[in-house]
Amino acid sequence: MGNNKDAKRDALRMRLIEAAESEIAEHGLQGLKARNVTTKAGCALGGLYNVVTDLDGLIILVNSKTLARLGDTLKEVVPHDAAADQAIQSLAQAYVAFAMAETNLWHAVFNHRLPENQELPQWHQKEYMVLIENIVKPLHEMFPDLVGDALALRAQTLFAAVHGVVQMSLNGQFAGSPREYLSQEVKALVGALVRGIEKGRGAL
Amino acid sequence: MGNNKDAKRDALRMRLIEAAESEIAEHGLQGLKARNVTTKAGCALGGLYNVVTDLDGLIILVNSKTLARLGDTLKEVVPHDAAADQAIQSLAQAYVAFAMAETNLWHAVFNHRLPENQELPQWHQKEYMVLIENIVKPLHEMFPDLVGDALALRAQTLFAAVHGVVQMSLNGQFAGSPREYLSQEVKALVGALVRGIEKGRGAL
DNA sequence: TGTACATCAGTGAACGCGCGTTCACTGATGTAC
DNA sequence: TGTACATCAGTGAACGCGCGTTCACTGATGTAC
Repeated sequence: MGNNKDAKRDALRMRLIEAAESEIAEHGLQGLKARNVTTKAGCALGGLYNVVTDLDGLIILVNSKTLARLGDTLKEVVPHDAAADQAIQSLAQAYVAFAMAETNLWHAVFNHRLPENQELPQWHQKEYMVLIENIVKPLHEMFPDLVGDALALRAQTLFAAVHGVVQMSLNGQFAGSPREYLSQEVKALVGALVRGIEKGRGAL
Repeated sequence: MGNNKDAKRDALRMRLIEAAESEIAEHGLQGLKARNVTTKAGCALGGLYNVVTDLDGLIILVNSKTLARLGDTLKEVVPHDAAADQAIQSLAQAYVAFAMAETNLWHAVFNHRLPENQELPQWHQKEYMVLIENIVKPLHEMFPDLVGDALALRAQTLFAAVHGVVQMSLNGQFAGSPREYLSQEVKALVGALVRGIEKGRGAL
């Protein structure tokens, strides 16, 4: 029985996610309104709450999809036989490309905040690891002494540095490169970092 | 005549700025409410609008103060005879220290957004240059071929990288170092960068 | 196959709230004579 | 020094709006017999 109903439920949830995705892509996270998503998904305003806890819950589902896509992109981009420094450069450039192509969705991943004293669900927190995962191996190759938590931490830092440059630029802030230079600047940044890491083996 | 009145106006504006500053410092940018600031400053709700255009206008004044303080800090921190790489390290560490000590105010400087299609006033935009100014000279020393716009751009990128690491950490996000490690991570990052820049002279 | 009944997805008007901003009013401050 | 008048800072109740969320209702879908 209810199976048919469940299927409809799932179908509606899917449509809502897609609608939210396209609303965010077009108007940014702030531009996402319950009325617009539901209209776009073809259900009544209240329908949203039958299928998803919250508007926040819906955003989390969209961010989850975005992270998955980004994760796939990053996984594919580095050739199996790539040198470590090349791998890191490729990852950084792929990240830049993704952020530039999907600025609003990418932005939502980092700027969605739950109301005070609510936490992101565990399953979703874990999804953010795709940002780091692919860096760990090449970083370790370049820096064999670095292992375990320290390695993970350094990978985070490397990511955060690149992310910072991208964010400043795409926000169009003071201290942000004009978009046209972003890729080149990230390349220079990562290049210097990689050379510095090699030079500093064991030191640091 | 009105001189006396002007003085009172200025005094009130001052009290409002200070009240806003302390509200933001305590409750974050989102926690700043017109009613609370005015109460704290000892005037009526409407009084705010006699003295300042907007709540946004008030925030800009607070950010202006914060940037000035940060600018002073950065200017003082680097000894006149410091080597270029040491200068950059000092600047980065001072930035980390400032952001950690005044997280909410620092955060406001980067996360305040005006309503769609309004721009920050020119005089205030310029104030953001303190973030970059001090980096330019040592960076040029390390990298003499780099001049003019390209130099400024690279300085921005360097800043943005450090800023990214700090922001991730202080936001307490995935991919953010725990606060205790922030200083050390920035040091490692900048260290690698600086070595990489030296090694790469002329290349890049 | 048909009828009565139960369930529950789907609906959208109405609620509620937070909050920035306005505005008609008042009273203190200053000016004119 | 005193009186009448003008100005305008200061006030806070009320306005207005955006918007997420609820909830009483309905009608389609499925079950029982």
